Amino acid sequence: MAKSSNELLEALKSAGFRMTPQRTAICYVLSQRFDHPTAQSIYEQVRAEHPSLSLTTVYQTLDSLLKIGAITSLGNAGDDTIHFEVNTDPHINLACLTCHRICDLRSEAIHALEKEVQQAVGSKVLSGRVVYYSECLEKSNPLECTYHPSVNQEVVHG
Amino acid sequence: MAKSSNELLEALKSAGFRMTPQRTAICYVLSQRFDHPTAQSIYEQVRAEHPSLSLTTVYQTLDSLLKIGAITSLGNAGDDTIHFEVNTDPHINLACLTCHRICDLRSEAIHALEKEVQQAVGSKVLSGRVVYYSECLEKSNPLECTYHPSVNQEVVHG
DNA sequence: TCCTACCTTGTAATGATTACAATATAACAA
DNA sequence: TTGTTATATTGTAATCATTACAAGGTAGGA
Repeated sequence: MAKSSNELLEALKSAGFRMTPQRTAICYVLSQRFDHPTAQSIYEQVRAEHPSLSLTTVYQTLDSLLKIGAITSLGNAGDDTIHFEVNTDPHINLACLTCHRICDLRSEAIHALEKEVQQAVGSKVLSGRVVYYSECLEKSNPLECTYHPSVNQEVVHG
Repeated sequence: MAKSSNELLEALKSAGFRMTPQRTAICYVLSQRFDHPTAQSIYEQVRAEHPSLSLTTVYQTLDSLLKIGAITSLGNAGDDTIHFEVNTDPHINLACLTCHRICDLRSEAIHALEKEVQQAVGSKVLSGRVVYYSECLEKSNPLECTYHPSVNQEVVHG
């Protein structure tokens, strides 16, 4: 379940960050995307509405959201760009090394796993990433690159 | 449990890679390190014995080991460099965003989690990374940066 | 010993991310 | 509303890990 635009904005606001049109737009785009976007892809999408937007602002806003834990970073997916995760509910991520898309896999075990982490580290856990790498069914054709039906296919577009 | 130098070399050999002094040295260093080294740190260590070693060779060898699954990549630990994992037994990694060291946490739940991944993706899982980010006990002093005693402290030097 | 495909090396290129300085503006108070 | 100030945004320039490339070297089989 991704966060709403308002949840992201409220998180920034209550952490002392100012409301700006750029941040509002970035949070809106984040909330509407069910994939695992990169800074560049956010930039391009927001720029369609806010032509003056700077890429630096996107990086800075994502960094702020990261710092307050509103989003997390999944690292790269075989490409060399950082993918972000808006859905911070515990789950497994499956990254395809061919098409560089990441999709979500619901997991029972992850709750026990996070409990283990909490017990070992205490309250200081800032964020986590659980990513497994593989190849989708169709190596040759990224457009058909997809996982087994048990995987949450709605989010296979990042 | 880290791999022995021979295990790494044999893995390369049986995958069709040639034995070279450089690869032997790199595998040896990898097997002796219980932290989560970066390409640069491997380079510096091997270079002490093999002054002609090139950084490119280190990257190339690590890439070969990655491709055959003998090691895995954990991504970065708050710094901007990739950390590698020689111990491919399923476990949780804890990365400190202050001192950039990663240590291992034994986990029961991870076995169930990997089973979930296998069921969803089939045999095509290439590698995984389970990393949680936090701060060690002593933020201000990296030398004392350490986790709760339940965490495997032997490997806290990467 | 010879051959050839594969390796290593050094250097140059790449490209995502960050640093920086000048300008603009959100938020608060009067 | 207006003024003030700390914070945000922008554009450009710098950073730096990683990769590409080409020339020379070598492992391993014939």
